[in-house]
Amino acid sequence: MLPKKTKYAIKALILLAREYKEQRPLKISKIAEAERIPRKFLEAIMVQLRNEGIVESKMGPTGGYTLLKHPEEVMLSTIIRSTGGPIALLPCVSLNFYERCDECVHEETCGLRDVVLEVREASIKILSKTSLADIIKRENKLIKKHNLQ
Amino acid sequence: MLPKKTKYAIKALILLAREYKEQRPLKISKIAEAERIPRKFLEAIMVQLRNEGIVESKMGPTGGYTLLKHPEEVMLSTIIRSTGGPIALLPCVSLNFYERCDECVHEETCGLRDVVLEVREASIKILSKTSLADIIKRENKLIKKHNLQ
DNA sequence: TTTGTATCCTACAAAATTAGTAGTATATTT
DNA sequence: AAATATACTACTAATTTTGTAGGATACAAA
Repeated sequence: MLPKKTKYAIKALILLAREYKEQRPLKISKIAEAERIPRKFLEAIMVQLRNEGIVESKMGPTGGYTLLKHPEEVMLSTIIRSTGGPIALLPCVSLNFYERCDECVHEETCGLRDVVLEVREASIKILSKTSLADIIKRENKLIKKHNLQ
Repeated sequence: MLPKKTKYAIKALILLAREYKEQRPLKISKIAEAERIPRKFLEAIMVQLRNEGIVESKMGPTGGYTLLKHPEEVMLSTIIRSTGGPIALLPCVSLNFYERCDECVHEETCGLRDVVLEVREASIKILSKTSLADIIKRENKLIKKHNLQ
């Protein structure tokens, strides 16, 4: 499962992506309120996203956060990794949180690892082709569909 | 990520599956030793697997655990669920650990949920078609491949 | 140049989850 | 009856997650 931290990060970035055309910084307090994220927690998350080069920050009044890249270029897989969310089901197939199974004698011949590797591949395939822009598109589509019924 | 509990369960069941033709109960101590799983911890896991109807236990000397179904019928997805391992990336798309996002206003129109739903589908597709027998087959194949090089 | 506002940074703390242990009861075979 | 294996109950320890508190720093506007 993804930690809340990762979910919050994605939610916040979706909001920034919606504001992207304006290119006006969004304040943490605004984001926290809109997405119902604990303010202080979001603060820490945003700093992390800045360190990862995903957003830009500006201090002082008129300050806040802006998306650094175009929403079509910010992939879900990138956000998940940047906030420490693991994608793989086991550490032995994780690219970013790799850890050898201490009980496995031969990692290369582990059948479970082989399957879990396949699952990771399938997941990453989806997550690395889905951008913030895609999520917004999906959202608009779902809203339309939902209103029709 | 899957908890160790789930990984240990799968490892233990693979061993039982390898022994399936014999239909002779395997003792916890043997399994724990072979797979390097803490003995007492494995004990608790095996009881859970028995309650879930995956294995059968027999007490006393000559006792131990036996697989209840044919290895081809025991699917990875079943083991994962039986031991409490979540497959989904978020609780709001989990079948067995469902939990509403408290910050989402409309679950049905959440774009992130929509993507994560797709990832879950892809993962389950693989995990629910892979049996213990399949894992053993993969293992044999990997060993052959590994020895040739 | 002061004041207000926003992010930045360090250091915690509470809560939840995971991983594992201890000890005893119960069943079964020899 | 003795030996051996699982079953059950009740903890404990460690780790991770999810936050919070409080002051430092940057910056714009009056």
